[in-house]
Order: sequence, then structure tokens, then C-alpha cells
Amino acid sequence: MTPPARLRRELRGRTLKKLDRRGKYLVGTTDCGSRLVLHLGMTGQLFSSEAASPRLLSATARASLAPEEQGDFRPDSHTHLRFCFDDGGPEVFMRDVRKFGKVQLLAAGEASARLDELGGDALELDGDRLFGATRGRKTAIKALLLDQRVIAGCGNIYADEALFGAGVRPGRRAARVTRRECVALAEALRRVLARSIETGGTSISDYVAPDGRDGGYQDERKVYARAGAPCYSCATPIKKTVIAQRGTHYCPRCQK
DNA sequence: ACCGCACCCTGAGCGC
DNA sequence: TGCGCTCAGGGTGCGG
Repeated sequence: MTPPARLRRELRGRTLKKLDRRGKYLVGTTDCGSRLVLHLGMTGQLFSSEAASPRLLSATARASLAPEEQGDFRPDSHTHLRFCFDDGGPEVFMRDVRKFGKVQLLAAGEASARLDELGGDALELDGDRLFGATRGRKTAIKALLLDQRVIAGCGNIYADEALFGAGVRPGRRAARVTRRECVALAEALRRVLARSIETGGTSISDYVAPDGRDGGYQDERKVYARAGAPCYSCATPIKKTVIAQRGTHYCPRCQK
């Protein structure tokens, strides 16, 4: 975590030359070669000053502001960063209620163990590579999917959805998942993520796009946060358990 | 090397 | 109305 004063000092006057995504990290490179690394954690939001959404307001702010007053965003106590640009474009805010997000400025040439240890990107996950990563691993297949050193960019919702798509129980020991199942799992994860990107992401509690709009994937999820509701394939109630300290949802009939 | 767990932090929703 | 409890999309650091 880089202190705000240092961010101010070292970013002022710099030009952002490029912006990359590495798994769940956003990496901006400046004209002097330094890199700004952002991670949104659980409740982090990155958005334009022109964005308007009830998700960008606390409950009390929502209650006290009339809908027509909920226009251009005003920083509140959960707003930790404001980027101002001199090209006339809107400002960019980072807001994060739970403060699990991270902001780190790396000097030119400075390495980051976190970034360097990231596995291959989830969007291009290869089934055979996943199979290789599961060999000799006693941990649950879901825990492995969430390990960013194995797959960069897979989060809890998408792990549950991919496991459902592939018909694999989240608690199975990774080493017991077959090559065929790993191929299906990789394909399911790529498909789930591609579809979530198409629909703009999953807005269940905090997520908003940079323009403030909700995503649509919450309407397409099959198991996540559907405990007790009927499976869309077989009508068996979806079960919920805990794996790797994360809420885990699956169909006890469709997933073996 | 690997594994499971406590912990970081704040707010929403629930039962009483 | 308010209290206390549980839970939440992520990651780190520790002990075994």
C-alpha cells in the first residue's frame, strides 16, 4: 500500500501511457516507467465522476438525496482516490467500503512478487494446463480455481458457476478431477467469464461499471447465491457450503 | 511445499 | 428502535 502523499507527489504531472489488466489487478504505466497497481478487493469501485448509481451511495445518502440529486458523484468517506486529468476528461474515483482494495505505486523497474507470481489468465485457461496444476493437489478443486497463482482472475462467483457448468462438485479433491473434467471446467470458466463480460459484470451488491451502470450477469448465474432455490436443470434445491473460507453453491444432483 | 484458518474492514439484513 | 449476530464478490500471513 502506497501512502497517499507519495501517490500525489509521484503521479502529479505524469502521463498514463497504458493500462493493462493482470488477473484482478489493473496496472497503469506512466511516462517515467513507474507502475500504478490497483486491486478492487471485494467492494472496490472504480468509476467516472459522471457516473450515477445508488450503489455509489451509502444507505443514508440514498435516503437523504432525491433521485434527481443523485447525479454527478460526490466523494464520501469511502472514497479513497481521485484521479484528475488535464485533458478535460472526467475525473476517476476509487471507492471501497471495506477497504480490502489495494493501491501500490511501483518505481520504474521495480518488481512485484504478487504480479510476478500470477498464473495464466482465466480468460485463456487451457484444460490440459489446469489438469497439470491439479496433479498431486489434495486441496478442493474450488480452492485451486481461486488460487491466483494457478489461475489469474477467477473469483468466487465464477468458480461456482464454472463448476456447475462442468458438472463438478466444488469439494472434490483437485487430484481426483479427471483430465476430461478439467477440460470441461476450463471451457466452462472461459464461457462464464466471456458471458459476464458481454453482459457487463455481476452487480449483486457493489459492482458498477466505470460509467455507473449495473452489469447483467447476476440475472444469468445458475448457482451463486441461489441456496435453496431449484436447480434450473433438475429442480433439486441448490446447496450452500463453505470451501476455502468462501461461500460455495452447487447442485447436489448435477455436480458429481 | 502444502494446507487450513484467523484476520483485515464496514454495512446490510435478520431475529429478538 | 435498537441490539447482537451473521454474512459478504479478496488476499495475506501464520502455524502445523
